[in-house]
Amino acid sequence: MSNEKKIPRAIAIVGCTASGKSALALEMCKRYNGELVSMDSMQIYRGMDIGTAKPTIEERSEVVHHMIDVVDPCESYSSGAYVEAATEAIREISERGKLPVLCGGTGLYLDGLLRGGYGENYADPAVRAELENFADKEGAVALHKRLAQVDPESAAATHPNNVKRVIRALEIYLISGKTKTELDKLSQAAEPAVDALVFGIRYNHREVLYDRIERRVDQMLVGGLVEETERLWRAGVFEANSTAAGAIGYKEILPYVKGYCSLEAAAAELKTATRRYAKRQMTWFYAKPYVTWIDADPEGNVRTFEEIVNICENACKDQGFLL
RNA sequence: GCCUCUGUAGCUCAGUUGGUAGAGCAGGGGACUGAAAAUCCCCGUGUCGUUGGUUCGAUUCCGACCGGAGGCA
Repeated sequence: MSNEKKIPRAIAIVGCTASGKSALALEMCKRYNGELVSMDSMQIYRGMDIGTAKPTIEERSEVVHHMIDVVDPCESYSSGAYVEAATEAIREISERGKLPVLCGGTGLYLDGLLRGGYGENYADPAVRAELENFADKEGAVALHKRLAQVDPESAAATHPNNVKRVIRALEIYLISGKTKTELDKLSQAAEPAVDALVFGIRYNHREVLYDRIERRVDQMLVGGLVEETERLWRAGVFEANSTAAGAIGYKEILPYVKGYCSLEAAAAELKTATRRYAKRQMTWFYAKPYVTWIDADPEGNVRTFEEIVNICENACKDQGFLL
């Protein structure tokens, strides 16, 4: 009796913003008795609905959604906390005989689930603050040198200017006495939280995707993004220097809300930021060997939603899922 | 009509005391293990408005012309 714990099976749908992954995931849930597990670092926050393109109340009444609205925007959250909670949610869904359908654009969250968690929690705001202080006073290079002394491997993999990452690696060492390199190896050997068949929606023609982004942003504006930003502003979300304050949508609209620029300028800024984010997501997911790609626009012909659902369905069946 | 300023990368502008040019933004590519919608790295040839002249050599100096801004009439 070696592996008495069975790893839950699931399907996962990834892709960049506005790729249409949520609609596909929702449809798969409806067809195959699934429950949706969000992998989105911003939909985690309550009150951030329009700007994060959160599923509507209707959608959430049709299909059970997990990992949405779990913390307040002023609280801090982490990928580790996510993986812990999502792992539990997936196990629980699976035990009830339902299909977990993971969906979202936060690649790190999916990676964590596929990798099997992070082990011990070696994070401490005080240590982090101390390291930030050191970086401010002594500079990024000096900080990087400190890391190079204890963990040359991760120092070599991290650019000195990437202070956040250097701090993180040092933080791990200062708290645990182990290097980030060592811990990474341990987590690589860990058992995954989920056995997922991962699909990615891909656009080969950038213009098609950019057009979708453009329309999506316009819809958010019509849907009340300005008002939502104002509400969050009054609630102090943007003063908290929180993770949520960095969400695309609010930080571009805020200058308009404050009267610093026109709505047109803010909207243009938001579209630009969204495009750049989409590109970063593509870079992330394209590098992942576990993604099975669904082309949304082969040869410039945009596939209908039905076609995409069918492709996904058939691929699942080929892999022995959804019998 | 006259005078002044101005015309350089998709945009905003540097610069070359004459040896064919560089920043920011935008754009493109990449990285990513408890902040990840974050953070970070790499990538700059463009008739230097057009056309004559001076010069070994002009985007740089001079003239004319064509845009743009302002001033005086």
